[in-house]
Amino acid sequence: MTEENSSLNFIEQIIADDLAAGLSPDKLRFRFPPEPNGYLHIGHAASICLNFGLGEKYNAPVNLRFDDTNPAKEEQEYVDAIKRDIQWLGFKWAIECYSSDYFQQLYDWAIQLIKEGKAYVDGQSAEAMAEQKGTPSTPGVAGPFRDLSVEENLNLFQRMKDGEFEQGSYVLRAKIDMTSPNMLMRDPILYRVVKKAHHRTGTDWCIYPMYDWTHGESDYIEQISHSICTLEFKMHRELYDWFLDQIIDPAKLRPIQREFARRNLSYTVMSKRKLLELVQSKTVSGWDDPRMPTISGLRRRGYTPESIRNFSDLSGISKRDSVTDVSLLEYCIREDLNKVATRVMGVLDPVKLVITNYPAGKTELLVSENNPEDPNSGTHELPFSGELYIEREDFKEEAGSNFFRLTLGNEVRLKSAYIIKGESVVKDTEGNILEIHCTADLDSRSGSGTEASTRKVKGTLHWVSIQHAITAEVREYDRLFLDEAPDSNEDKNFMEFVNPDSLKIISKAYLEPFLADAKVGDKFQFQRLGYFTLDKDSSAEKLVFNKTVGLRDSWAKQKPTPTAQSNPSNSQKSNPKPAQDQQVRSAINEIQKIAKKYTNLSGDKLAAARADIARLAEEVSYEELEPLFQTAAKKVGTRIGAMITLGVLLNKGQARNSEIEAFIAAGLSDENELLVEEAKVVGSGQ
RNA sequence: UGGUCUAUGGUGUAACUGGCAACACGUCUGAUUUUGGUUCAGAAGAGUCUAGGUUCGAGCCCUAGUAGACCAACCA
Repeated sequence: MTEENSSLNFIEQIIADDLAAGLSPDKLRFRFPPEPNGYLHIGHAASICLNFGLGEKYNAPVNLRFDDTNPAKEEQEYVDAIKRDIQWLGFKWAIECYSSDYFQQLYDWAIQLIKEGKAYVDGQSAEAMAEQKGTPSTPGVAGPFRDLSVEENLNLFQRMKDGEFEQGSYVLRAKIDMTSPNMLMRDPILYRVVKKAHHRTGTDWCIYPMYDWTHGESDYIEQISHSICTLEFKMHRELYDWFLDQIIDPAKLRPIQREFARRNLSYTVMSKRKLLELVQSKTVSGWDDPRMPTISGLRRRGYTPESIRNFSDLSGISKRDSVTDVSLLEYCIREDLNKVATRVMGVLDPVKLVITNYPAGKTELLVSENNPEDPNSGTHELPFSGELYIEREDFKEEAGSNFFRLTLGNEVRLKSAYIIKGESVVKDTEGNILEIHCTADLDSRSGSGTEASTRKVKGTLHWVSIQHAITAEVREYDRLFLDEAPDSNEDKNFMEFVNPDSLKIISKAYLEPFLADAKVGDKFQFQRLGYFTLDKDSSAEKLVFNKTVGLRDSWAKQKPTPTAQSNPSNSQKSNPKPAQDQQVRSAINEIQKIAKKYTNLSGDKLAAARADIARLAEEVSYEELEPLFQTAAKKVGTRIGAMITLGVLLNKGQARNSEIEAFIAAGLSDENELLVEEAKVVGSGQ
């Protein structure tokens, strides 16, 4: 299926190594283990695509396991949402599992640990235990419960299970090492008392196993070969292995845990706790608010499963923390939607356009391509008349030659219709434009085959016929946060960076009537504007469209941004350094650039490069050159460039000084012949 | 102050047992275009955190630094 030639990520490398070391391919099994305490987000998508992708690649089963060991936080609603999201992404799990399925087995193993003297019940306060635990740099000490007898432990644990103790009063701990440099090994808790009904086991249990005690053992029960989690669990691996050691049957497969870096996205937050805070504070309308980085939010925004999977592929997997720029996500959705979205026209900020020479009252049906990228996509009808709306932004009474749109006296094409020419404007007393009057070249109708219909004009505008247009609400979204990494600021809460203008509602946009039949989730390209999808808030009386993402817009980059809002990516601190590439490159920089690859050249190219450097050197001052004398020894090319430049300067009368002599001397004794040669020339040439 | 991990263009990832640092996004040109979209052609941008060492040869191996992340929840 997947090509063998593409390079493996480090997880795949590990698997390949295990296979090479004798692991049977049919033992391969993976799992995706979410806690049902929130909605899945784009970061989870990385894990989902990794695990299920591995399943597809190796033809191995992938379990979906709900890690539901904390009834205080988990709910059925989240289980349902998670399943829906994974299915929507297009993945199929082998078995739907729950950690709670293993409560009895886990309990039995805990009893075994107690009997072996490897676990004990502790009745101290959380504070007392934390005290004894020490700190990362100071070892912990044993508490008074550590040496209870097996009988006493068995008795106390039974009473914990029977509900005799209050929440928070007793815990079961593993007896490992209170002085371990790994805090997790300092007698971690296995069980705590939680008197709350569980979404699946109800009130069967009042003691619940902790993550560490549960996870590895669950992997073992399910015979997961590779248990892949995020980097923050790296420290847990030692414990994971210790727990496995206690119960493992050597005849069975032993799971291994491996960790990869969490995926962060710029201008958003990605922890469930923070996303929950956004929901609960009503900053957003819910987990599926289109501004949320949740799978459900992205789906509602108009993202496709393909785009998200592709994003995960392109992002890659590694072990270092990183922040992927949203531009990659936007690229992925544009690329997908460009192929599949039906082209339509809609005007968001209308101004009236009257075609004075179009017969009054006449209407006609034009033909509009559904998607020029897909020859099989067909066409739809598009009503035209003498009174239209166009985008207010698409008209200026006068403009420079780089404005390709409608001005007085200039021609543009109305997409799929006629070429028109701006003639005059009607204004109100305050000077606001009420109507634009123009004339059409009635011979130029698109597709009519006339000579006029194939004329080239500089611009093409989208439009909508006033009498035929339908109206809709359109919601445009900007990034939710103004900071590139809102949750990584030392002393500021991420909520301080919430973008107050992340939602812009256009309550009355005018759309072509074809859109009246749109269904929730349908994807459209409003030509020249962007991609839009019909939102679930739509009703028979009122359509609501979400803007998924705008089209790439090289025009927007050229014009001075009227408000910082329209292009926040440049307004924030995103570029601490000035854009170095737009400055005029100085001669010395040019020399460095050429010299960098000098040693790779030969023959004519080498001679040409040397001539270029010598020519550029004419413009270099000694003050610019001197710092290059410090160039590291291994950057030979740069040193040669500096040597050639120095020769030119000396010929121009630059006086010799100790720095120069030292640089020449160093060049003479260098191993690189080219450098030695240049040094000789410079050293001898008076 | 302890332990663990990480460090490659603006961003994200490659570079097989050491052998001319590659790909994608982004940026910039030009061509095409009835979407300032798409497509096509091209360019700029990194000597791989620093300093040493091993080697004919180091992004990769070794040593010492530096920086960042993680670890002291009865969360996962």
